[in-house]
Amino acid sequence: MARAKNGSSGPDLLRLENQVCFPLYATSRLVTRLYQPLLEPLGLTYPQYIVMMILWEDAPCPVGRVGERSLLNTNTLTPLLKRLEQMGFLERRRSPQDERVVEIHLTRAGSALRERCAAIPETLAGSLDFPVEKLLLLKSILDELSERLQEAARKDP
Amino acid sequence: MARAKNGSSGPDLLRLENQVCFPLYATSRLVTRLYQPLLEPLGLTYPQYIVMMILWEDAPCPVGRVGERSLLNTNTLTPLLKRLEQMGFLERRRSPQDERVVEIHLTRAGSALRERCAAIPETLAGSLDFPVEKLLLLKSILDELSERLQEAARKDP
DNA sequence: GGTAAAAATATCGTGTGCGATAAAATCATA
DNA sequence: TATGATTTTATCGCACACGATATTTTTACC
Repeated sequence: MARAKNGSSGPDLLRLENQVCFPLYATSRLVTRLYQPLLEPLGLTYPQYIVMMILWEDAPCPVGRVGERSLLNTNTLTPLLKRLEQMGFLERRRSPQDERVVEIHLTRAGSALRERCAAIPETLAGSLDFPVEKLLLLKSILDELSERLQEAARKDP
Repeated sequence: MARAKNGSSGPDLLRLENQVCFPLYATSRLVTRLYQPLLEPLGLTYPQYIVMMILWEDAPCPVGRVGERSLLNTNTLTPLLKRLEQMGFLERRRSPQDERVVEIHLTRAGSALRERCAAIPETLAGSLDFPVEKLLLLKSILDELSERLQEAARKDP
């Protein structure tokens, strides 16, 4: 076990190899890279793909709801949604009931894109070749941790 | 269990709740947000903090080595290192042996920053309030997955 | 020794991420 | 029914991320 340079006993928590957060950050980026060759032919980035998945479940729905589900703020989401609109996958329309909210509606092309993405999860899982039970365990821990982090964020600010 | 809209049996893998990659992506960003209030007083972003941790272990070392350890490409790393140089934490010097390589040297301020970061891991762990054994399990799965993803990336291109 | 390939950084363009702030519509309530 | 607070979205500025490409230096090898 690597020891501290800092005089205290115990492992040196500032070493990369003793951190949880770094592999989390690194793995997330590696996974995004893995998606890239599958999404690029469809003209999508990974965050755009996330948003489309939300819309396939929920559309039409307001921007705020997309933000809650994706955990993306409006300053990221608004330009991202405008790009998806430019590409013809969705339309942004002010709600007549409440002029503040912008409802996101899928176009025919946006709905149709779902079928073109249908094989992505299994293709990825196949090319990854990683035990499914470990992925499920990973997911369950991440879901808990994510929940805990969102609680913490709700309290703090 | 949520079923597919797409005609096939089994869970709908395009639903956010059935994905591993989304919680990975989301949790990574939530963690970065958690660091922000601790790093901002030091003038660091989270990726800069990662790079400083690498340098505290390895400096002086070439840019390429920082890239290998952080899994960041030069197009991200060069501007990031220039910012850290502007802040006075490091110096970028061409190696006399090989003029192609740029060696990163910590300044006194850069080394001293280590002490100002010493408490961050434990402060974070404290404010997170998440079982340590789950974090260790998470780390071990992420390390394996990360290794697997890097192998896949080495083969493919 | 000359030249093509390889290695190490840098640059460019596009698309996130996010803190801070602004703008517009709605709500609360005095 | 004003008017101040709240809600919802948009804008701005800066810092990543990364594919593609360029530049410089070294190496290979004929």
